[in-house]
Amino acid sequence: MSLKRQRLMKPPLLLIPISLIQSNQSINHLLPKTRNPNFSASKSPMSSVSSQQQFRYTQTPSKVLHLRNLPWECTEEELIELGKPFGTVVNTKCNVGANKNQAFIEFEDLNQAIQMISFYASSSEPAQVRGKTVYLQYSNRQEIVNNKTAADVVGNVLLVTVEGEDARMVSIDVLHLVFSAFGFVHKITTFEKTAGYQALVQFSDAETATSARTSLDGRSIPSYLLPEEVSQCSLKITYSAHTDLTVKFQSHRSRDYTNPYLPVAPSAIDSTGQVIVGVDGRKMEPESNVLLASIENMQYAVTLDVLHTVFVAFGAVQKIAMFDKNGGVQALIQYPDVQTAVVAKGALEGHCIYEGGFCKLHITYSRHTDLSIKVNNDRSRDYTMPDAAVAMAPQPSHNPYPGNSQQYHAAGASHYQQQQHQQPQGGWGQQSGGQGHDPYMAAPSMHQGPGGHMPPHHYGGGPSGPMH
DNA sequence: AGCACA
Repeated sequence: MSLKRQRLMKPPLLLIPISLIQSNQSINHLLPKTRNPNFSASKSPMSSVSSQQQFRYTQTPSKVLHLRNLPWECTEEELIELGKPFGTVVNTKCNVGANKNQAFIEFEDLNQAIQMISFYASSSEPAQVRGKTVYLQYSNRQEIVNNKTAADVVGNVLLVTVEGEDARMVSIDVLHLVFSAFGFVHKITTFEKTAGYQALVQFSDAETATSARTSLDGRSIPSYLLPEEVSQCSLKITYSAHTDLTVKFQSHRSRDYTNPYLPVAPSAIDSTGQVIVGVDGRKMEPESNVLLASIENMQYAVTLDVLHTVFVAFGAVQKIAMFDKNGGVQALIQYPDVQTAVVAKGALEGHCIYEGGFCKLHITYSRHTDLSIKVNNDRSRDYTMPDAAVAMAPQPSHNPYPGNSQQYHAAGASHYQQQQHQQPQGGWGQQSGGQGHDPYMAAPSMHQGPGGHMPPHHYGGGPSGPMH
């Protein structure tokens, strides 16, 4: 009776799905008539159920269906699967509500939504996702609004927000290093928005981007990748709507690792050729002619001479000081100029001195500009001192680069050129452009160029590796 | 288990 009134009250009678009537009938079948002959919906203690049914009947059909009691973080794919038998799902919105267990699906056509409601209203099998019963009803809205933001659309470019007090201290190089663990990073741009310090990181494909996003979203950048005194920085990662970033110059704001010959931004170079511009025009992680190298996974002894051999490949090494810190070995390596240090850092950062992931270098710029070497010994050396060569005389037998140990020359640039041809020795040298085809090495004038085209496969240990 | 603000 009340049902009849409901129906009469609805002018667009034809829009009320027949199934609702069927639903009512099937509910009638289920009513405990035999046990409770006096049962009636209006008088029953189950009036709440009754009002629920009432609620359902008052729902105006919509091609949008509201689903609830979904399993946690139900995916769009699962929703589409659920709706597919009844029509074309043109839009979804999942993870709705505080518990993220509600969702909306929008059909192409109203009748398809009616079909789905009708079917499950009369079906003995409830709608299910992952074996969990899902409750369906017409949404009280006629379309899903703004379901997908760019952040939800899978793509090959990630929008990375660096969060933390010192977020701006995270250099583009560190970002490159972190994301390279998942695949070749084509381009990175950084910028400042209200959301804070952000970066767009472009991968070859959406799959790679997704693996990076999955592994890194919400994680913190390892502290050893950050300059000293920089507090925790975490990454929030979504997808970007971009598919191909435009990078005009290599700079501290943007890099194109697919094009190492791209000119360095004029604004990023001062009269001495030093890169001075940081993110947002500020000088971040100030470059220095002195590098701080920490050595991870030091399975083999890394001696002063080994370090000298490694770092002299990029230019004259003036001084080296080794010391123990945090249970590991660190070293300060002093070059005559910042450019050389930049080149060395870009080429060596994250790479291993020995094959097999042994003695991996993590390099930052030191605050020092001139080391004070009090004594030449096995931990510290001033190669600019006249007697340095004498002090260097005893060579450790395990020095893997015995032929290189006398390579120090006072000259700067000419020495740099010269070293390019002597450099390809040992494990890391094979990767760092030893064949001479490495455009980075071939073009020393690109002093701020990307460290990016060095294969990152010695870094990090893959997607599950570098982050903690 | 009951309607979304990204």
